[in-house]
Amino acid sequence: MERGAIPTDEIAGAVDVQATLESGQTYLWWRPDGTTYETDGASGGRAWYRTVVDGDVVEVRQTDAAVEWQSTTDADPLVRELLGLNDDLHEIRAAATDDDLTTAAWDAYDGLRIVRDPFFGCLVSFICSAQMRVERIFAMQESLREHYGEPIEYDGETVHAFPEPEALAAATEEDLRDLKLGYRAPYVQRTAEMVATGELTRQDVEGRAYELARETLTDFVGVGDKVADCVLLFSLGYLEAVPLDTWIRSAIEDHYPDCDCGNYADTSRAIREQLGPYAGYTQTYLFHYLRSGGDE
DNA sequence: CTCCAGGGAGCCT
DNA sequence: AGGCTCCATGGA
Repeated sequence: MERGAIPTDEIAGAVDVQATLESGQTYLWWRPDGTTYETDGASGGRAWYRTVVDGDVVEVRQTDAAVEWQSTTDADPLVRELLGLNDDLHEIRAAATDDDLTTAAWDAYDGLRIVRDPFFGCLVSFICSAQMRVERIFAMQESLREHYGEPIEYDGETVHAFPEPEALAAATEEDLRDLKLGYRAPYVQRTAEMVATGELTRQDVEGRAYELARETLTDFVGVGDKVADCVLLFSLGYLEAVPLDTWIRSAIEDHYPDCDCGNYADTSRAIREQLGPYAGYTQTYLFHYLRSGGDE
């Protein structure tokens, strides 16, 4: 076990680990103490969070002056990458719109950062997110890990990684329906198969211009424009991507009505122009703020 | 009981 | 391209 701490004064802007990992942008981290996000209890935002990346267990928690980590490897650069600690939040916020709603959302969760989830886990978890509540999306990923993820011995317990593409490709639709994935079961199986066989992979997406990258991602089964935007934003670092979900569509209707152009592509362009070059950052603040009841 | 949740596929025009 | 309809599951 290796440990370390990333001092907050090395990071450009504020850091809020809890807001980052509990805002519904990633479903690949969980609390090893078993407490759920809704029944926060005594953690006070200082709970440990755990994930597995490339076979290494990584845990983080926030303290007064640092982001602490412990891991099976030297995870310092990895933690900075996964939690978006390399993003200059001063610059990003300065580039955002400053209307009342956006300002309120940024003030409420200053320090929330865009994560960089591993590609396959991000892809699968957002395929699962279709017409599903945030709490249940977490439960579905946990179930996938427990049934199809590689076990890793860590600190006297067995931790399961997110399943490899090959493992989910080898599952049947019926197997995945048994895990309560519902109609998403064949989508997950087929997309896993596409990644496992090399029919379509992240290499076909990253590096491409934003709109072409989004279009390419929709070739995966169960991936439309919205899920594609989630993968671009929460895994591949396209900070301009704005997933047009029910919450942001409602915000557009109420606060940016001129941006509603009917179809996805045109509305996307309009809201990206409205929210600025890091539109995805502001989108994620708005999503978390609105979903937490901040606009009431 | 009905309604809805970080939508997408298939089919129709 | 745009507009249906159906799709599983579980909590309110």
